[in-house]
Amino acid sequence: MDKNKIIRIKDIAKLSGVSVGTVDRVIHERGKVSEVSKAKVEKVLKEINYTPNLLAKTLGSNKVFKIALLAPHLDEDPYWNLALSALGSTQKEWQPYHIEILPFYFELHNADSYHKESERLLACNPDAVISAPIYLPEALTFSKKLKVMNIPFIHFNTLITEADPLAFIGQDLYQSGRLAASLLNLVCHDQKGSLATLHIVQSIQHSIHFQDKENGFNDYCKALASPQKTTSILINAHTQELFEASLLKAINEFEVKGLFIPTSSGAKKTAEVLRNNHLKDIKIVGYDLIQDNIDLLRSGEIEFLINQSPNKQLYRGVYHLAHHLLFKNPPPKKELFPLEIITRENIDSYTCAQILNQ
Amino acid sequence: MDKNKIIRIKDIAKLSGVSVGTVDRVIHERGKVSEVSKAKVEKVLKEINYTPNLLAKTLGSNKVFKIALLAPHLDEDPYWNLALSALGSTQKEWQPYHIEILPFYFELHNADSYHKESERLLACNPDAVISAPIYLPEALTFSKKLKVMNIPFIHFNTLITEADPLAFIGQDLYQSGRLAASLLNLVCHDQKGSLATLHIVQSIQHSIHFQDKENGFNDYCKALASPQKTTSILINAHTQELFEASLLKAINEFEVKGLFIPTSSGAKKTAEVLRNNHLKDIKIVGYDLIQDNIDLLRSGEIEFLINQSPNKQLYRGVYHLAHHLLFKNPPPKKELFPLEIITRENIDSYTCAQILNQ
DNA sequence: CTGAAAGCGCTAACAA
DNA sequence: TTGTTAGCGCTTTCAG
Repeated sequence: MDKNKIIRIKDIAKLSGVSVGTVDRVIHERGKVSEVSKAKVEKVLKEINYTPNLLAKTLGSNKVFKIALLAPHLDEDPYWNLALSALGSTQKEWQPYHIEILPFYFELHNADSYHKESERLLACNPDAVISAPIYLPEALTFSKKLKVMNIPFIHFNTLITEADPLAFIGQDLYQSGRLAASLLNLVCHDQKGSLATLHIVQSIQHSIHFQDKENGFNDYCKALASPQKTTSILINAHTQELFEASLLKAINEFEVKGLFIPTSSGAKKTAEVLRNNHLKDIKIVGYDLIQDNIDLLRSGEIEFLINQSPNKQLYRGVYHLAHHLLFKNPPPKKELFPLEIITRENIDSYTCAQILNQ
Repeated sequence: MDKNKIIRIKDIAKLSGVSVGTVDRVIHERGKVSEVSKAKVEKVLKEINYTPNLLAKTLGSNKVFKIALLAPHLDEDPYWNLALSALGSTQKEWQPYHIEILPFYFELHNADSYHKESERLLACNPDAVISAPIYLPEALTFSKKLKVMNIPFIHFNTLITEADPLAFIGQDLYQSGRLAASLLNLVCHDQKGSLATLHIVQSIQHSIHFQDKENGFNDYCKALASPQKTTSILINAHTQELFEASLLKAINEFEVKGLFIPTSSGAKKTAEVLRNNHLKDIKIVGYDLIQDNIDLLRSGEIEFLINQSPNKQLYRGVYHLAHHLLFKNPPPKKELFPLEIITRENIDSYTCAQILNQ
């Protein structure tokens, strides 16, 4: 009657007339077991419903799993600073489960540094890896090595399908661009003029990333009942003065009424130019809840932000790897985050939630 | 040098010159300990950074924690259906940590049933409770009982400050109303007419809930540079015909150009009326990702939805209770969820994420 | 009030 | 090839 009782390895051993050691060997296919004992154990296993106790398992095998993280150094860029802001609490959260997170930081604009850190990472022979594969060829080599070494890895932020990670965590960038377009059209409704995607060139590696967004943006505008003209502004300037001059020129040339800025850090520079030139009718849609952007949203200089939650991406990646290591739970191949729309009226609800949800 | 070593109770015992039993007593304040031993242990604890091993803890105390859930029956209402959709995976997630979630369902429109289920719940003497306190007096009585029995409880969805739960999980409804107003103003920009809050009376219990939203809505409109006229429509009709008649009358009377519908299920009925009467210039902002609303958003009959993520609310509530039981980690007194804006262009990213994030 | 010791269910090393 | 046993870190008796 009392079938609710939890079945232990010991029970299986008794039922099949062998020792716990043998049962363990059969279940985990380790060591040598005679055909006959194996059959006995498997017969019992088939009849009952055995679920191993994971607490006992990780406690017993006194093993600490190492998850290595490869990401840009947080001092260089507010976006990556935000992304890694959750690292401390994530480490703390998993520590009780014998899971360690070891960060390796590379220089954001230095593919060589990426490669070097990935080598250092491998040297600590981790049980799993989570990385932001922002350098395509280097990331591919790295992925191949991980495959060979049979180390599971998850990518976040940047999608590289060829690398075939255990999972990808990020957003649908094309759709993100469409969303931006819809928002910009909403606030620039009946004025005439064009909507521009503004690329501020810092380094090349991001190009694909941003191209997807721009495609979505343009496609949306093109498909409107009354199509909205779009344009693309590319500025490669090293000083704010040069930037300002180039931007103003483009704005005049294309009669820009709204700007789509696909980088998180571009909005500030842009807003400054608009402010200095009293162009407050030009609307901005930007990305991410970095402090500068939050301030600009509050002051009304940015209309909308789209939140990529890079911190949550990391958090979820670790979550999936941890479950993979502890429970052998395979994560979904792709986890696409919601495209969060941030305005003056809901920004507070996001900044406060960010603290609370770790 | 090797200070990375994990500190065990045994180590603390050795350092403070007492036994593990005594250390355990001090840490958990159980049993009797002399002042002097207590001081010794506490001194050591202050110096080192002890984090108990959760695995060993739950394995050692062969205890299963019971978290009881009190919520409306899911068959009656799509909102509550959504709220409880994450229950299964949440149960599975916590099972390995010896935490059981026992649901108790009451009838949504029956305060008496709420009371009865709360009694049944207490009879199973749970270690913690999470509930949606939608009946004010009954919830207060229930809360008092829990306090007396020293059972920690968390409220979600509905805020009752007087009940003083361990935590409240939900949204800032006033701000939510403001957000709705800002969105509705965005899409109804220069047309003239009024913006109306539509209350479809089903039962009384929700009134406060919705009043907060309406206040936020009205305050926002009033404070605009060019104030927007608002009005409040209250309909108590039992058939769709009666509802249609009342709604049309109100729309004409107040020259309504936009409708704010604070209930999740009201949008469908309303959209139907607008569709039948070719009033497609009247915009709707509604609540929650229930299927009807998703369809209406996609078809363009709803402009925006605000997502309350009732399923995540439940998930987080369980998370906090579990951590409270396992680690004695006190949750934040209030966890206010982000006010998520849903449009045609980001709805897919939400519906797919919902599955993946449990 | 305190310490010693026997578990919790599993792993892994060691004999046999 | 097998069975036995000593841990993993914590809880919970049970003597003293």
